[in-house]
Amino acid sequence: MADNLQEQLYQNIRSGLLAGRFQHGERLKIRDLAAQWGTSPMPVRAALQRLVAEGVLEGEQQRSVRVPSMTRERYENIFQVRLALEGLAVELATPSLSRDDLVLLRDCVQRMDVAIETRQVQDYLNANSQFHLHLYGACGNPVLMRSIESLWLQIGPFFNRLFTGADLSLRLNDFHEDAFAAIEAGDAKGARQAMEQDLLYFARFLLNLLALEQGEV
Amino acid sequence: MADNLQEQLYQNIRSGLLAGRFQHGERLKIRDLAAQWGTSPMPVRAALQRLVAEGVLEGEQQRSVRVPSMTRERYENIFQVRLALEGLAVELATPSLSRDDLVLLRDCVQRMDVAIETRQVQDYLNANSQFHLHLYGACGNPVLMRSIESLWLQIGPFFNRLFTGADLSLRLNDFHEDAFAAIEAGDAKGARQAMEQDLLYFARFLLNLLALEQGEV
DNA sequence: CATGATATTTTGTGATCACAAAATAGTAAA
DNA sequence: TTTACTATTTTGTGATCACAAAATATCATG
Repeated sequence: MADNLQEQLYQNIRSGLLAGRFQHGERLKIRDLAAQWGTSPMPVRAALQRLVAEGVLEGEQQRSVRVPSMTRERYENIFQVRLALEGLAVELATPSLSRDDLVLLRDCVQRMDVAIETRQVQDYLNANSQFHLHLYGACGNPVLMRSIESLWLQIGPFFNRLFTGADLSLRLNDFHEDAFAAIEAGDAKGARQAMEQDLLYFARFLLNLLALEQGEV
Repeated sequence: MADNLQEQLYQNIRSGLLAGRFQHGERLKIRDLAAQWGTSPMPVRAALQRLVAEGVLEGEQQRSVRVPSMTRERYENIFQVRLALEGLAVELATPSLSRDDLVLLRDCVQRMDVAIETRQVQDYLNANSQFHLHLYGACGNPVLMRSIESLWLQIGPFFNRLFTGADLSLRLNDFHEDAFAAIEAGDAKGARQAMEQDLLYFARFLLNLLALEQGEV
């Protein structure tokens, strides 16, 4: 962690969002957060503005800052872009994966299997994000990687909250296994297709959870 | 323009970058800009931090802010992502273009023809960006649109500087005409292909200019 | 009791100041 | 003349304060 305050606060709020510790639609107030962390409003303001600029939070015109509320439409918009970018990343990454990368990816797949078996939702999510992000990270294109991370931050808050307490589908690891097989064989197009299937399946699973929640609430 | 200062400064610096008024690699100093605009350092700081967060400027670790220097590698990284996103945007936009949209796009193509004929580089660039961005804007996906604009901002500075004073290739409008024909016919895939060709041709043209400059300097 | 005007509080923005770290200039020794 | 150490200046960060606009509460009036 860096030595300046606003960077620390940024990381804190950011991880708080990814962990689902904020409600979507919730207002984040500068002085409240400042008091909570025992700092002046200044670095909090900077951290919030940064998150707004990155599209993670939304700023109501010149006014307060909110956690964006997730709608089906917004989710589908993000998903459309994810499919294009993450598909490209997989295709680029496949030929340049090292032996160590493959070991790590295989480990992630196994951990997801165990997590589904034992119904450890958080373990599954951790292994899943590590699998995806480590794979994409090998694409060798920092611009692409940055764009993907930005999208993950935008769905993260909503994502984690929905999953907490949900039942994991038994098929939530199938396409990872397909993708890994293709990657190991050096089949870039095949890996891309498998990962696209995974994203699609995952997205459908999440939309079901969303429908359930909205039906209940 | 909004009623708060940092928004105005943000827009000013941003348009300055797009117009190529800053050297790539140049350091932007808070107090200098503040003095230049007659404000306190505060809103300048916020505007710069926002541009860094958007990836338009780069912040050396906790230190000063620079206009990113453009390398061939960085250019190709950005181009790779542009191809994926702008291709997708064209495909999505084609079926939902109105009569008015088509009129505007045709006008842009004609203006580019005239600009190439009369060697008006700035006119060409204006019509070109309007053609692309208006077309993409019809894709109906704000997340996608935002990502594309972010990439344009990242190449913009470098872009405009290189073009200034360069000779326009006579073929710099060919693929726009192909794309327009496909769009008019409602052929989304065809429009996408034509626009991808355009991006490719344009990118090569720019890399030639870059090679020329680096050879001379 | 409902409704609209007014007063109070809350909240974001921008300025000024204090401080520490980095960059730069200046100086002395080899 | 070059190099290394020191002093000065520059620059970004964070705190406190002042202010205006928005949100909320209070109260009078129909």
